Amino acid sequence: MDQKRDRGKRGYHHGNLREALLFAAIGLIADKGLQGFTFADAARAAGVSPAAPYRHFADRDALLAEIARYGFERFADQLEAAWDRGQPSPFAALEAVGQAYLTFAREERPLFSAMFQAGLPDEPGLRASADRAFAVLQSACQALAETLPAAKRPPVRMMSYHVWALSHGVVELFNDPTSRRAPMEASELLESGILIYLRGLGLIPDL
Amino acid sequence: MDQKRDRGKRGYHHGNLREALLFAAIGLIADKGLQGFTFADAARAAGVSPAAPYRHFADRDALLAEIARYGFERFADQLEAAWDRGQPSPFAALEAVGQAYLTFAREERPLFSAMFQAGLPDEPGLRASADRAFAVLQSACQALAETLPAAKRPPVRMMSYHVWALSHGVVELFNDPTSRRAPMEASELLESGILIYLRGLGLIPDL
DNA sequence: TGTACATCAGTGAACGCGCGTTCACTGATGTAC
DNA sequence: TGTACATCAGTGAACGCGCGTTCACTGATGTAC
Repeated sequence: MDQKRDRGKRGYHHGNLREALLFAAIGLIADKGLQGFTFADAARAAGVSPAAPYRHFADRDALLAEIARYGFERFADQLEAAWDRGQPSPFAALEAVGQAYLTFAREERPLFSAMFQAGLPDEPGLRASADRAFAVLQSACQALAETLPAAKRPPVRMMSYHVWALSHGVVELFNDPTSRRAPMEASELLESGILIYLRGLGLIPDL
Repeated sequence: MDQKRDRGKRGYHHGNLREALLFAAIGLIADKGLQGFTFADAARAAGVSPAAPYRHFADRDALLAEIARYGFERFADQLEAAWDRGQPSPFAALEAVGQAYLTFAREERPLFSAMFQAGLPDEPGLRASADRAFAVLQSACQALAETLPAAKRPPVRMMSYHVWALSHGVVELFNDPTSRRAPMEASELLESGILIYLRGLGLIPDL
């Protein structure tokens, strides 16, 4: 709640305002949505004067970009953990990465929206973090593709984009917890979709 | 540009302000994005006083909802035209529907963002129009599924959601004309994705 | 065909509000000697 | 160990702006007779 008290208030100087603003803004996005928060709001929530944020961020967009960057880093971490270097099998690991995609979108909604819905400019730092997340997905596809003889392997890049797009589409259309239309669970939908897709590539393991 | 002049200005009374506001708002979204337009902006662009829109819409969200509804209707029309009742073949027709999805998102960006990115409440009128669009996709899947003997047919609803999610994901991630990452053409990516998916279902026609 | 009247769509001035941003400032911190 | 000073982070008051919304109004339209 009150970041000022939580994170080592040292009197006049906040001590850790940059981070406090980040978390305050994330909280505001969670409560009121991406559009429902302002630069002044963030200052208020962090318990500082409206001029204070300017010491750390040029403007609202710079703050949002930092949230997005942080989000992509966490996203990459979680996808990586799900992949677990292809354990117990490349197939199971890829399915786990897909599920981690959904889980992240659901549990880190403010980060996810800053990452994908904020329409931020394509700035290099942000891009690098996003690429790191994508690289995990690509590794997972690579490992699975390599279970086939080289001649039969699909192009890994294309395969990764397919899995990414399917996961992302499932998130955007069916992962809403307030569920406008939840005819099937999003996770089942993604799992079956990937399964069918992999069968189409001749990649289904013998279950 | 100046709706007032285009659409039968009749002097003091605008004559067609409701529609003029809609198109003015769509133009503003095209120029400045979903967030970059205000109720007052729309009035200004339609050439009327800031109080005039209140005769036709309760607030900005009501106007946006109307744009989204209109968008879903056009979307449904275009998907339907692409499907063309399954001509020349159920397979080709489904691929055409997928491409129409991309085309619509690209060419009617303001409508598409009002439809999917505005975060509008799930109001019945809007829902009905959205369902109409989805029904087209479902018909296309149905027709294709029926090329298989009944015992081998996949659940059509699930199949439709998969195709929808894949199409939507490709749009969100790769269809941006300003192309943050366009490693492959979005249309190729979607086409190949659907193809592989259908092969996974045993639905690939003998080409 | 003309007149009186009700209805309705749009006017324009006004308001309160909160935002983004600036500014000279002040209190705290760190460092040189 | 103590003092002087530079640096820096946050203050708080102020500003101009444009938004959403309201209000009494007025000009145009349609209809009854």
